[in-house]
Amino acid sequence: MARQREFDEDKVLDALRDVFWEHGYDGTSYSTIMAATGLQKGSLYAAYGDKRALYQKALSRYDEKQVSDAVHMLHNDKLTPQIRIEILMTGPVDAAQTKEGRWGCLLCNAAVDQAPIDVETENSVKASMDRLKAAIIYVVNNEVKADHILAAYFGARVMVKAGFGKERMKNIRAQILSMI
Amino acid sequence: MARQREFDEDKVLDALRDVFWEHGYDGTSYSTIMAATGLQKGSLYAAYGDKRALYQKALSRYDEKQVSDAVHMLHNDKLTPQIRIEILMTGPVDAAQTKEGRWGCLLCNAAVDQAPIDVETENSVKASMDRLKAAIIYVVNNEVKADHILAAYFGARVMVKAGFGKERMKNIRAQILSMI
DNA sequence: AAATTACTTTACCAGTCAGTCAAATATATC
DNA sequence: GATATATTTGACTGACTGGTAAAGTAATTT
Repeated sequence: MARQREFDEDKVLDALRDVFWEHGYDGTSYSTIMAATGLQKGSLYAAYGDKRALYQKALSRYDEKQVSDAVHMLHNDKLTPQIRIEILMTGPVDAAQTKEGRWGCLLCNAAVDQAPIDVETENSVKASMDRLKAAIIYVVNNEVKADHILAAYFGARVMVKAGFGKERMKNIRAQILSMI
Repeated sequence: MARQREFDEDKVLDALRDVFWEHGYDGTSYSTIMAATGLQKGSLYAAYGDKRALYQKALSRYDEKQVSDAVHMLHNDKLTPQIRIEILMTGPVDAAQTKEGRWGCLLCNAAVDQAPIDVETENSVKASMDRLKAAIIYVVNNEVKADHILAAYFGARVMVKAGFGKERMKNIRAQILSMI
């Protein structure tokens, strides 16, 4: 062992996730990444690799935090199935009212802008989406319904990015709830 | 009048739409655009303006063709409401089986990658999405349901981009049809 | 045919991109 | 304190970015 790292790994990973979440892969340059993480290019390369690798780290971080949070909530048997799906679908409603909500869902963003041209991204995104799906199946006990809820959820996230307001998201939530 | 244009305006607009549809705004460079349209940079600037303007032309073209086609189909009273929604939701099913299907829906793509940072894109996307919504309301006669169908449709398109296959899209379609 | 007009081509610009590398710095061990 | 090891820094590279503008070309008008 010699000189030790000066940066906080957790904060750097959060910053990486946030910056790709907000700006997408192509929209994020090294100058943006350096500003967000506080690290210089060389340090980023030494610690994690090239830009693709940084993006993968961001996707992993999102899976470990955001996706896991949702999965845990869906497994909370103290809540009724109705309530759990309501909480899930309230995500887009709340997102329509905040600046960060406009970032959308990193899974959707990655699916749209990188999955078709990068197999690793495709695999990461599909794996996270399937974790969500499995958790929804745990709640509604029906695979067809689960795929459908997932689609409505992602669609809502896209519509928030498009700029639609919370009333529209409430409509989507209401219809989903009337169905389970 | 003097020298006349050598290129076919319709073909150029189709090429513009396709190239932004497939690669997104950031993923499309002038070299790509030049190859796709067969025009040189100077001609593109003279005819349409800067890259943002080209993107707007692509969005307009998509609205005039793809969105209009869907709207007309939804207004076809010779078909039952069920059948019309089925045709709409079969779009993603078919898309999951072709290379171009992986391009997704240009409205979703634009919503995700440009709407949050470009007001003109936001306005175009919202307008097209609302045209679709109005047509769906015409079919199902219910605004809440229309928002929900729209969301499921966009979500399905995103899931196709993520790489999921037609069976998953059939699930989404089935659930929507069981609901109207 | 000459002059005018508009479109097309191409060389060019400054800025930014992702990525590299050697020098500088700081810690741990001997 | 000296040496070895690891991290950090920032200048640098070559390729590519969007955008411009002058030169070249073709068609219409007079």
